[in-house]
Amino acid sequence: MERWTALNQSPADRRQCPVREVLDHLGDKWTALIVLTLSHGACRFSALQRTIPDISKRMLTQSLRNLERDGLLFRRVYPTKPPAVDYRLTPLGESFLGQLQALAIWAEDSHPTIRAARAQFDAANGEV
Amino acid sequence: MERWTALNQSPADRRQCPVREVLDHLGDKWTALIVLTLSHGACRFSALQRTIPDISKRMLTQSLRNLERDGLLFRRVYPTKPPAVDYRLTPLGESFLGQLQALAIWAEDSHPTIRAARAQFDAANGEV
DNA sequence: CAGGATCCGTACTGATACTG
DNA sequence: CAGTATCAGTACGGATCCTG
Repeated sequence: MERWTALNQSPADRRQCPVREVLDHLGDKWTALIVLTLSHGACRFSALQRTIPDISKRMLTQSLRNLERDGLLFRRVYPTKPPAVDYRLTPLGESFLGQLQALAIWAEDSHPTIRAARAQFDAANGEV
Repeated sequence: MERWTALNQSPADRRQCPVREVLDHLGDKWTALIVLTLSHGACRFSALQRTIPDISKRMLTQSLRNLERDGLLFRRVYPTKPPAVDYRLTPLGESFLGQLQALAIWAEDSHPTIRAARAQFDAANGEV
């Protein structure tokens, strides 16, 4: 199964690679948190900000825009006096959430192994 | 299933979260490429460099070190006249590869949907 | 309340030159 | 061949101020 061979194309083609796009998304440092937060259901801007304490307004806005652009979440605006907005996952967003959860489970399961390897590596290479 | 609630802990605790660690890894921009390249078997430093054209020696070295430290790959040195080194996935690395492949498949499957959403979003918001 | 605009420091990255 | 060291550019992320 060589579906990701496109990963190693020339630099010019790299941007075309769907896998790169997804990976770049995950690298966004916040998108994953947002998607996981929205797994509980729709959420308002300020609520998201409270749930993810150390994200700035700027980054939250930007990340939400990217996710909306890619069709991973809906943005609903209620034209009330002080405007209210909430975000919820689209079906595509939910399927992405599934991937994230699989990754999260792998991460938790592998964490002890990784920590052990890290400790051993540091012990071997740390003291010169 | 709330195994990743630790994601939204206070900033200080954030570093403890295994999911964050994995995600940060993926954000490394190169680690995924390297792991996927090594899925074919052991590979030498220069071969990796050839397979991933637009990676600098510096980043390749750094990424390899991180992966080695986390126990995702072995580094073998052959003490020949011009030193030879090759890298191969550990069992942990292989299991990580599995996650990556699942993600790759999702990415490819979802790519058309994402592209469509993106086009629609740009059409709606692009022209002011 | 939601978010756009701007400024600015830091951290990541690449290119180059050097070593064993 | 397989790195290490140094330097410089960029782009990311945060803080602050401003708008509808």
